[in-house]
Amino acid sequence: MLDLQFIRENPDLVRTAIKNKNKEGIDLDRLLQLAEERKAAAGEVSDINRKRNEAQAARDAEAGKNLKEELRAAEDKYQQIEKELVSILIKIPNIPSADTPVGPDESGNVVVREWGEKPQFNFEPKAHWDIGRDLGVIDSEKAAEVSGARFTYLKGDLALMQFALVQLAMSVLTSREELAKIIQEKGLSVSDKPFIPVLPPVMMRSQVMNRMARLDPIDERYYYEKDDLVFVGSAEHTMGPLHMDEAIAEERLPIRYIGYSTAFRREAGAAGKDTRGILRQHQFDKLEMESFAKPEDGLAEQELFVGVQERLMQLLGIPYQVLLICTGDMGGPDHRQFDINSWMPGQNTYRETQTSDYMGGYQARRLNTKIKRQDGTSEPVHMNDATAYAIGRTLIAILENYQQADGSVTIPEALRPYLGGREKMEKVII
RNA sequence: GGAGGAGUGGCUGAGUGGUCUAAAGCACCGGUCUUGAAAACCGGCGUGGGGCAACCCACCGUGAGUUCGAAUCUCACCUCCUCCGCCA
Repeated sequence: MLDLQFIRENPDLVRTAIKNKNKEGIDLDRLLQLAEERKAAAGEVSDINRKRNEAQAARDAEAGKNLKEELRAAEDKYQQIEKELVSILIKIPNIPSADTPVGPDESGNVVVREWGEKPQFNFEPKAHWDIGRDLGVIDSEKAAEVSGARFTYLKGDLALMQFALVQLAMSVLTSREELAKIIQEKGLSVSDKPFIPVLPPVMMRSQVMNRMARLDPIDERYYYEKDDLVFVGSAEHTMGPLHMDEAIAEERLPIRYIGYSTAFRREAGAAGKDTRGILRQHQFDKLEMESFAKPEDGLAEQELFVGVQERLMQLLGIPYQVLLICTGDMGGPDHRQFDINSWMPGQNTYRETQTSDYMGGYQARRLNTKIKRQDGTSEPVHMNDATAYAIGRTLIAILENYQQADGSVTIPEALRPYLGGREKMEKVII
């Protein structure tokens, strides 16, 4: 949610953001009108309350009764205005950053960096679903019988590799030295404060998900109505509210978390898309970074996040591109968004493996997470979230980039210590 | 799942229908005193909305209700604690 005062002072900026983010249909003029009406209605309520307090002090029962009716009517009117106002306000997207390219859809995204050499094969590289089936490490058929489409059993070394990725990522993110190296390479001036590892809940109240601006579209969420609980689509959803209704002292920032959790997505709008393999699953595991920073540090904090993402892919030797996402393709709550697309030779294309969202104060405003400044003032904290490893997609990149002519897969060096020092994945024999 | 208890400012905690405009203490900030600090004393010290301002309004877990009047009474919900049951 944007600050209403900001919207009133910068209607043109907001109008442009709505247009460039393809969110037409939001009635900004109505919102501005409602803001005025709400102010008037609030004044009315406050006026009646004052008279009512006077009547009570005088023990004037008659006047009190009348004022009670008046108050009820005035409050109803206020509530009605408030309800409509909020319904429009929460639809208004965040303002894109100055360096965000304007574009209609993903065609407007800009490749800002590329890293790595695409592997050369003297054979036709296979897609991960074939490699995984042949090695016995991906079982989609039995999973389909047991759970349905978009579910998978991961077995053997692929299952072990998941834990290897978790450990590798944790070892980088919890190390002040590793972060300092990234900061230095990128020439950033941000804190080298390590990330705090978190295992968050995977179910949450729908109300809190709503405050994260992530409940809609509800069709994308698994929702357990009986208990009013939503299954998270990312650890971001439960880590973002870690400080809701708190005012964090300025000197404690930044606060950084690295969360590991399963993510659940209905993929409602993706029927028939990426149905083979494990790219688009109803359930997958993911390491997610989340941080709370001072507004003046927010953009640099995001650059650190992207730097961490790059380091994590470099450690695996996976070629990637860093994309700056354009207005038409970025998320509504984002101020700036980067994606990392990794090379997947089996599909002869780059696919999204990581994303980095800088929200500014957009989420924090509704979560009521504030900074308490040393001078006593307060303002919404600035929030960043970004993928560390989306495990499934990272496993795809490893399988496809490290495949060999004989059908085996080499284990990336950085992961070998976590897989018994082995150089090659073993075939699963049942 | 069952029974009982409790939610009040940053913290502790008083308040069971009307000067509550929420006591008191701690913490914090400013001042006096001091070479400096501590102690002592004096003053300040929540959030949001409106107003140029004096000031006004709202907020005692959340929401509804009773009453001229609710922190206080009623109902629902949420959270925490204790006990019982079940359980990795």
